[in-house]
Amino acid sequence: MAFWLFKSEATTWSWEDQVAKGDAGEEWDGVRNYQARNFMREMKIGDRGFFYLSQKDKAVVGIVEVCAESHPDSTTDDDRWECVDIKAVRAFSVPVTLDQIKSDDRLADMVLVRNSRLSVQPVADREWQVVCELGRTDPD
DNA sequence: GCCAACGTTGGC
DNA sequence: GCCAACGTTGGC
Repeated sequence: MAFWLFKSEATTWSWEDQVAKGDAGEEWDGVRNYQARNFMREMKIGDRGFFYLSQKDKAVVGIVEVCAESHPDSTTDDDRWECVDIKAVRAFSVPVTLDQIKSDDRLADMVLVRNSRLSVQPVADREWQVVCELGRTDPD
């Protein structure tokens, strides 16, 4: 099982919006970046991801799970763009802020730190464990 | 609100 | 196929 990070803006798609979709989940649509799309193509059902809020919050706030593998993005007719579906698994006990992540030596290589603009990114196993620990949340 | 970093587009 | 111009993202 692989780990990922999905970036959203709370004003566009919040954690509460994601939770409201329940186990049915929702398309992670709107991605128009090849790197991000390619990562989604690699995802398998059951893979886990962090739900990160950019801009105002700048924090990881919860864990999601991939519940449908890559398929055409329903928000465009352009067949270059695909997306997966994800569902909320659980909220973090405490959000883990970008500041915390940047100041933790163990997370220095996170894509979030190295390439802040990429909206869908891989997370290393070790990074997954550390961020869950900082969020005082069960990593499984 | 600014701007650096990055990705994409289009002229040559 | 290169690269200048432009648009967007996201941290500050």
